[in-house]
Amino acid sequence: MEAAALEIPVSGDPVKGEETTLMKFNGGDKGGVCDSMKVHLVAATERSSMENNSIDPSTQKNQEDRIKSAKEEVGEVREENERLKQILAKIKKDYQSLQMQFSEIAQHEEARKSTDTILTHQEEEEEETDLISLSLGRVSSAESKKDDKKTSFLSGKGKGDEKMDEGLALGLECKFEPAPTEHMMNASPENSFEGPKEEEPSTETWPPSKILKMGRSRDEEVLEQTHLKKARVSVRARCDTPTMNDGCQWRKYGQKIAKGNPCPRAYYRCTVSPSCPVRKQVQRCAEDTSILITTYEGTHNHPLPVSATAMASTTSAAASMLRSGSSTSQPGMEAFATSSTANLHGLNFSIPQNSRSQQFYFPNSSFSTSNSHPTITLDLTAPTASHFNRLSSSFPSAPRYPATCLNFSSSSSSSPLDPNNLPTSWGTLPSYGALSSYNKNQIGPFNFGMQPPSQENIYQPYMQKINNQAPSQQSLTETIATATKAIAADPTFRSALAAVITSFVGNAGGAGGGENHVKGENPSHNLKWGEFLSVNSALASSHNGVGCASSYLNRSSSANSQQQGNLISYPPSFPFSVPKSASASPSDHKDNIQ
DNA sequence: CGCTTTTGACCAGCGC
DNA sequence: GCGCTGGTCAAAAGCG
Repeated sequence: MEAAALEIPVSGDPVKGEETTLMKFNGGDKGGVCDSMKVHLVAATERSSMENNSIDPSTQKNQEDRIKSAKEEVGEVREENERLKQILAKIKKDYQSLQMQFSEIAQHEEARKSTDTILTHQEEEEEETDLISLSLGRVSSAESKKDDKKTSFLSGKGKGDEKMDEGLALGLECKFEPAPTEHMMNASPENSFEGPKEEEPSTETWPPSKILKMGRSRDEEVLEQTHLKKARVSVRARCDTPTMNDGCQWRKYGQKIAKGNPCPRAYYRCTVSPSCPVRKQVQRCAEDTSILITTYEGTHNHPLPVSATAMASTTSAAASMLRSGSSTSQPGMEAFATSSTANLHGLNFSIPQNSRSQQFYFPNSSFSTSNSHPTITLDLTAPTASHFNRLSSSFPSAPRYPATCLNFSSSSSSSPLDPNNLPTSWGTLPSYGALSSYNKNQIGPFNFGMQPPSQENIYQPYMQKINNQAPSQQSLTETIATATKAIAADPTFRSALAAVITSFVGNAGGAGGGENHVKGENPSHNLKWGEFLSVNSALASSHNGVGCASSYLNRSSSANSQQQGNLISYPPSFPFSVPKSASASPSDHKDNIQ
């Protein structure tokens, strides 16, 4: 939570002794304090030395005394800074625990509210209740027909029917829900992908003005249209190819030169289903053309190939979160200030929602809403000091739609959890063929680890089927092991993570504390996305089955190593590896938006 | 021939 | 009201 920013007065000027330096401490930014102190001390020293030079030799002794006293003061300041640092750490810790308590209280409060409000219609539930639910649906197994240019789900009722039973898709609906597990298990509108089932993503259909014209009151309509326009998920990734391959089929329908970016913006719509409202925009970053910015909007209303479920789930979840929180309309960072958050040392993930925003921190990311188009940005580019700055300046729509950023990349080259070093740039994968199997096997790294355990039975046969294709179970095992170590080694992180999971899955009002847009300085905290999911998994056992994701992942990580590879094989299973056949994105080979 | 891409035109929203 | 901009449409062109 940004509100955690603390201002600590530090009387530190050894010479003048009257200035007060305000150190701004952002919750998770451990380095910030140190840096501020360093700057402060250096400045003080410099001032005193400058003073030295201007002093007449005759008063040298006097000078030395002053220097000595100044040095003493510096030492004192240093000690004081140390003390302050400790105090801050303690405050932060207390804050996080308080946050967790608050989240629990909020959760109970919400539970009570929801029981008072009887919503019989599922659509009403989706639109008006605060819940986080997971939508898990089956999908045709595109990989079984991977050589077909068109996957079979379009003809679902026909020849594709039997395949539909094998596939699965994650349509991840994120709403806030007082009673988490029950809803997650059965209340998903996408549980069956029997065609365009539109009540679920009603707030995400696109274009809203054309689709939302029935059965609602005018006010509702306006409200929803407002919501509809807003939900966007932007993915930044280094990518040499014209588009990232996310497993879906897209058709380009327009291209524009957007202001502030010489690179044209390409508009794609999903062609898997003619009625699918999902669209995406693809544009190169103006400052770094190797970075591809893909913005998704809407929710697929059809079964998806497995390779596409990850991103679909992500966009759906993000859109839902935005939808549920869009009424806050808190621009930029203000959203953080009022959001309940959990801090995972850097990356936050918030779900602003009406008056009660929720935020979830993952390593190096953030999330916010804007007045018109709240955007979640998944930043998968290599880490730099301020991806926020980079983002806001490079993304043409940033001024209008302040984007937020989920930076899942840490060190792009040295993560033990990323042996192949794949995730930060799918598009630059050297060999599509070598990775083609990956996108068949993934549920996907973007599902935020929220697969409901109740769906596991549904997935099991499919998982077993695709087990044989799991490419890197070893790395997954390592991932889990490392993540588990990280948790065990850091109670703070553990509690924060617990808060996240509780919040996200159990819908609590968020937990943890401290806003943080700077990459975690503690290596053990600076987990990559895959690590986080693994952490999720590992944590589940110690968190009393906090959420379905936890138990689900936990289970997958226990007995069957093959299943692991399928369920949570993050780094190698990034959904954007380009399938050599299925032209999931036809434009991959042709269109070049540059 | 069918599908996709290209590209200019059109429309809507927003700010001045 | 006007201009700017983002987003979409649809005819034409391209491609396999």
